[in-house]
Amino acid sequence: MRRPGLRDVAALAGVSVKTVSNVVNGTGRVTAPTRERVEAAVAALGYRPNMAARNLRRGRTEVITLAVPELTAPYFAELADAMIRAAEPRSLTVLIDQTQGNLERERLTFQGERLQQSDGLIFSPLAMPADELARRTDTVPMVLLGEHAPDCPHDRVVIDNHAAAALATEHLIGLGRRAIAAIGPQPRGSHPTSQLRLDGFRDTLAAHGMSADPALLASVESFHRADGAAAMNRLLAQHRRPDAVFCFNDLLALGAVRAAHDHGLRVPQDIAVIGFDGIEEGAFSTPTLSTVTPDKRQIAEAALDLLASRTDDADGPPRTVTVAHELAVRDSTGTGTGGRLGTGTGGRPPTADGVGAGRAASG
Amino acid sequence: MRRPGLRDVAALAGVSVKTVSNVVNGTGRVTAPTRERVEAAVAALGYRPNMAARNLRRGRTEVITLAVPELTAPYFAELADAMIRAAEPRSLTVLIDQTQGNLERERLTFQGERLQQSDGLIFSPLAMPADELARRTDTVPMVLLGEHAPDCPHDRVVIDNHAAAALATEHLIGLGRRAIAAIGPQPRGSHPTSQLRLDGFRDTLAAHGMSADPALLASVESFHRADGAAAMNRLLAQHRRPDAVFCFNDLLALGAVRAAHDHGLRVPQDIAVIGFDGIEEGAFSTPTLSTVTPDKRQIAEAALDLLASRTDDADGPPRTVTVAHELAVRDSTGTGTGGRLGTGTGGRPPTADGVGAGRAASG
DNA sequence: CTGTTAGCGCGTTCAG
DNA sequence: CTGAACGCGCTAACAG
Repeated sequence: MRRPGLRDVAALAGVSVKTVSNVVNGTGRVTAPTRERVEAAVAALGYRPNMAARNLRRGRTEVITLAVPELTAPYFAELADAMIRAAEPRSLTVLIDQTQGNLERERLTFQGERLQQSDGLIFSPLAMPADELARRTDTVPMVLLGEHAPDCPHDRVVIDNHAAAALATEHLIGLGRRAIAAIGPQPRGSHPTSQLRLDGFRDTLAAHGMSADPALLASVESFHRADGAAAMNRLLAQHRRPDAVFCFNDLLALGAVRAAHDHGLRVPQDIAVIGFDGIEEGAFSTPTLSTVTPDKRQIAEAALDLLASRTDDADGPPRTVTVAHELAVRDSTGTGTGGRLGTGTGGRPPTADGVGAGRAASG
Repeated sequence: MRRPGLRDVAALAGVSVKTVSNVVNGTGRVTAPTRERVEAAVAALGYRPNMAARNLRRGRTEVITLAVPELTAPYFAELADAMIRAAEPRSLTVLIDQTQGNLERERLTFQGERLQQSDGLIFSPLAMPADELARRTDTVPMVLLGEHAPDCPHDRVVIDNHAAAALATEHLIGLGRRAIAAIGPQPRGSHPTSQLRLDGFRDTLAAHGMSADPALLASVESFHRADGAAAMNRLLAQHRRPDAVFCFNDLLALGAVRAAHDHGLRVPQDIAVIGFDGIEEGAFSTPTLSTVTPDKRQIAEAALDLLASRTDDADGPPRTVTVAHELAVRDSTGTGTGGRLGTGTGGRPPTADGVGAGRAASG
């Protein structure tokens, strides 16, 4: 027999469909005895509302889409986690779309048919040029994550990347380092985010009377560990070796540390390394990784708030929310009291870190 | 004005709704000139099919749900990635549900209303007891990931955890280690997966005439880096210190390495560490992490195949697919030719690893 | 090859 | 407070 519908429940309970609907949705007023009869009928039949029908009728799905380049990058996994947690109290489901940083897939995400299944889009673009973003026609509300052409008429949530990069650079300078490299510029035109981090880096060096040595700018194709390792290898092959490196994300930094170790260098004594993103991995790596970390929870909250307000007021002016960031100083830029690993003097005990709460097994 | 519908397109093109539907869905036969007129009208109006209506009518959504404990655990992020990639050629969208390993959320996932929005469920349970799993009433097809009570009448895909744990243990024994610890048993009854790994560990020691020293079994509440670090700290506080550790997942292993370093121990010279899962992080950590790795892509393919066949034949007998695993020997159980990090002799260059392909920036 | 029509299951008007 | 009827937008019979 087919799945029971509202009418089946109504028949069994001896009431109208409207009443059943009222009970199920908590709408209208229903007397206690009636409610109980209906609830009994629902239980007896194992009735479950048909979401497709409900969505059609209501015109919304209570689902929002989060589109990110890839979940295997811990930053995005952590962001997705934050988004899901922030969405729960608003009774929203988050559908995660992985674009692979591929322009075609970004287009599909951004105005494809799939998007129709959700009430809003939170989009972290990678390949899509700003002008295409600006020309969007789709009516599903969208919030952009990260900066893209300032004239883009969309809501967005950003961090102050220039200031954050400056903070990291100041920190390295404060350590007394003078040959400071950067890993993260991109060969064929940087992503706007990278560009801001690069500008922050350069401006800070300049403010201290040091100009950025072009030989110490290592570009990367993408932002994975392997790119960071390759970039560090190139840096170390030169005659002027850096004594500190600012990496535009933590994955690059972790790869850079790996490469430094392979060259027999000690981090931070021989070379200090700082990353960006504040992924949990960096709190446990050897050495633990200094980083600039945006408040992911705040990003998630802000994005959902913007989406919600857009639902009410579809035509308000685009708004930009800037979220806080902070510097986490750990061993990879520590003061270097110990020459070898494992002295325990410089490292905070990981268990006291507050990270890693929750539970999970694998496989 | 409201969103255009099929009838608006039909009116503009001067044809019937059925013809428009045929053009949009590629069903039926339509003459070229008619098709062009319809396509022009679609473009002119910016028509997009309403998915809710389509889902209601078709009775399916082309969406499947993947429910995992948490995306911040790299194993699950990588699994989700594999699932999304495997789903694409089948034109399936993957909705990721994060249960947080929380029983209530697992129940919601597993028979909640949200599930109605998808055609199938791929479920990696953590908190849910086997008997509750067995009593499932919901009709949405489900595939289980990992082993749970062998009598559970559901399709599932597993790896041979006993054999995989044995492989890891053999490897440590082959290194000449004799005080071999395990991190991963759970205090209040192990998860079936952990239990199998523990059994594989014990049986292998026994096969070599070594019994598992209870003092060398370190239990954990969950499977995060912090748990691994805490467990290692306990192990190292004892009078009989282990010279090797088998961790039930890579995150535990990474935490254990961190703690070993904090105690001034060298990995692998003083203590060898092997993990489980084959997450990419382990290919770049210091030292690089030996691990037993299931084939995640194969897991994803198998799960989707099972789901697809279940759609055709809803009442066939439950099937179990066992997926391959392999041992990746890296520096954390290396032969220990160099006493210090960074000799470069033992480590494969990360860039030659084949990991980390693809592209992504962050924040 | 194309047009007409009847629901998919639900939420919500309107009368009572 | 309840009951009957309508329609959300689309697809699939069934004509023509």
